[in-house]
Amino acid sequence: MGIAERKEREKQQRREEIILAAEKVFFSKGFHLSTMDDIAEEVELSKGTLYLYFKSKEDLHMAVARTSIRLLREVTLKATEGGGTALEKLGRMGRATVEFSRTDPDRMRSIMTLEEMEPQALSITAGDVQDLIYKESTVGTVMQLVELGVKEKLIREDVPAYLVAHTLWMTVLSVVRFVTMKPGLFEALELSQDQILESHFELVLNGIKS
Amino acid sequence: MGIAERKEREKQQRREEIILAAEKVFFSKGFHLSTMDDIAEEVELSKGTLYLYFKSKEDLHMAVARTSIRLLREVTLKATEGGGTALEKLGRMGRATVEFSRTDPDRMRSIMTLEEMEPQALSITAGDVQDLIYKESTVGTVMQLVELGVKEKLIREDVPAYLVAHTLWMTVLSVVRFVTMKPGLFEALELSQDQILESHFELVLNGIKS
DNA sequence: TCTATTTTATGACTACTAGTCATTTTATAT
DNA sequence: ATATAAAATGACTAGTAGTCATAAAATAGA
Repeated sequence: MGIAERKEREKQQRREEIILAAEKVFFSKGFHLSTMDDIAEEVELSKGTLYLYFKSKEDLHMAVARTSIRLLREVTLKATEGGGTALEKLGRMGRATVEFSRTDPDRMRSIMTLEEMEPQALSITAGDVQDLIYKESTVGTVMQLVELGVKEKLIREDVPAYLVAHTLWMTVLSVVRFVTMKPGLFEALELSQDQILESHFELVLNGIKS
Repeated sequence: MGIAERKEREKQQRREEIILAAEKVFFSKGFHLSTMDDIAEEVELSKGTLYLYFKSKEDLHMAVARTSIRLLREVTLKATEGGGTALEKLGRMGRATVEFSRTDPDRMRSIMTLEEMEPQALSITAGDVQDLIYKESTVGTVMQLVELGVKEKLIREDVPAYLVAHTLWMTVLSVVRFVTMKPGLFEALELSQDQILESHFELVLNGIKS
């Protein structure tokens, strides 16, 4: 009835409020330096209340990161719209990922922080992982584009498409992770992030060409 | 004089004892689940003593990981000995890295854990980073092999060798990191680690071919 | 409107652990 | 044997995730 529905709506709204507050705190201080007290203060609730809605600090961060993953998926899907070969679309997806990181580094950092977390700290099932990777992430789209590229005779077919797709996804994710999480490394080694990214795309796309 | 030298030797020996004990604990429980009390118990010293030799838990782990990096460097350098083109040697380096991870996953995990650590938790300078990457790691060797490959006309020269080398290093490191740190991901996605690794090497080496 | 029950929220408390430091023990110098 | 320096100790502090007994607010029913 109406009251139960309203209460459920309010519960979801409260949950969203907590996620938004957490996002603010995590984005400004990073996951490790943020405390549940910080977040409680930001959302103006007691710390105990956070644990009514989330299992743990990691669980709350994961909710924040999933929002980020959804947004990243949106911009990379949008980048594949319009004309061009599968290879070109894959290139555009990669660059859209980089641009996403450049324009919203804190958001990308939240995705990478989730990526770095130990699975047992997250207490998620194999099914959860599959959903996250195949439905919320961009692997599925990469897979489709690789299959299309094989059909277009532009992408090599001697390596199974699903292996190519996963390898692509892992390497792009990783170089973006270096750029996002280790700017100091680039400074220390006197490397240009842009050049490394371009070099990476060039070599990886060249590597899958037929 | 003799006494001062003996005391210095004993100090270094004590330091090595602590590192070995830490290695045992970190390898069996992982960095995050290990406590300084665990390590103190293993080495049969008081916790306060650990802080006479190391700045922090992360500092101690770094000492453990540096030993691992040195061993990895040794086996990958050995893999480049003997005949073959620069490309073949690069391939052998990559496979030696994978084999190292397979035969001593805890050791590789210690390297990857260091890699994932936030630089400010480690309080190391840019010079330290340069030393670690260029003198203790394998980037230097990769750089030389890429330059040799360009001379052999087997590796493309339109992308500067140092960018190729760093890109190679980052991508190999990253796929090995997935394999080392996220076995659950492979299970969840029903992927073969070996196939992903072979696919990765195939595509990346193909990508740098002239 | 009042009372009982359910739901939501609270914040003091517990448990844990990195790191510290006043004190003790051991080694060295005189 | 005594004074001093070096090495070691482990109780303690500080911080924080997570808990839970209790309170407050909302709802149901008479």
